[in-house]
Amino acid sequence: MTRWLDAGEQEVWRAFLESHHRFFDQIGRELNQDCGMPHAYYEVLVRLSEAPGRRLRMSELADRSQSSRSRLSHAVSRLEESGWVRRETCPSDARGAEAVLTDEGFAVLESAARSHVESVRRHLFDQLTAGQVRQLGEISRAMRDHLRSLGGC
Amino acid sequence: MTRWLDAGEQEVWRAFLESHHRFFDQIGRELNQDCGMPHAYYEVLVRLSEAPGRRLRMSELADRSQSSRSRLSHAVSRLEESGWVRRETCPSDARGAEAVLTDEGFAVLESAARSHVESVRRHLFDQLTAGQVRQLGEISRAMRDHLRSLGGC
DNA sequence: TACACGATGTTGAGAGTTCAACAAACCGTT
DNA sequence: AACGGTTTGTTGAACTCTCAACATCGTGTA
Repeated sequence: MTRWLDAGEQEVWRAFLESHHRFFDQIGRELNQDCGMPHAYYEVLVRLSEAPGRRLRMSELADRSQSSRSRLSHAVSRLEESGWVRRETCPSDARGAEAVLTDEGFAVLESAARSHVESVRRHLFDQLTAGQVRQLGEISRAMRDHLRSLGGC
Repeated sequence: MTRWLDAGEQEVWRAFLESHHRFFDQIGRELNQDCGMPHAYYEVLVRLSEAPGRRLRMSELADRSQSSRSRLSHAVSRLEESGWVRRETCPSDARGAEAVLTDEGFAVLESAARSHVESVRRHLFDQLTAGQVRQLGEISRAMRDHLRSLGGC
């Protein structure tokens, strides 16, 4: 028995869908124009920059950047060609590989972060009241916790 | 002068980002497993099914399905190969092309819609209170209206 | 030690998206 | 009618992502 959406739910769903499409399109386009990098790659650099020694095991980095192992492997290959990340073999585990953020990568990230934060503020936080921001936080956490429990990524 | 995010905003932003990633990954994966179709293509079929005569000009269809003209052109080519959509030349405008939903396409859409709605309900509406759904609607509309004013897509 | 099982990371092929370039047809003006 | 500028839709190349297959190495067990 399909539980269809009523008219109100339909409207929420469509607004949700359109706003997300437009938002991430816009964010991604601006990031790409300013720094020639898709958002997924930016995420990788961010997570690396936050790790001690600016280095992480590939699988740990994949988890933190919401990426599959395969996707990360391709991404790091591309980031290596740009000179922003390099691979090193893991001393404690011969299977392992570590991704290390280079100085050049850190510099690129610093400049990318400025314009990116500006985008996020313009298109998200500036459009909402303080109460809506709080609500959005709770809504996002509820969805996130549910989806984490499905054990993806 | 970069307006950085404070700690609270950071947390909202990260939860928003992660929930978005996980949600659309999940929705897309389920849709793909059930009906061998990415979400963008599903959107195309939906918009066509809602149009009078189940047909639309390509550019109109692109607007309604949040797609670029190029993307839609590729998408319709693929949907044509599946036999779910066909192209017809536009009588009033010799440049134009119309996309028409075939009977087979309509049947596929009907069955896809069942499982897709179920996904959306499970991963979105079932996770939120009625108040949160209302809030999400207002938040989404605010973002959508702002982003529409930028004139993309 | 030897074996099965699980985890890590990479690879290649196929599919989807983006971007710029392009042909064709419409529109307004002269 | 002819011209320039605009709109429509397509194309091909480059890029990213997904998925399955794979080689490699760790871990527990007999």
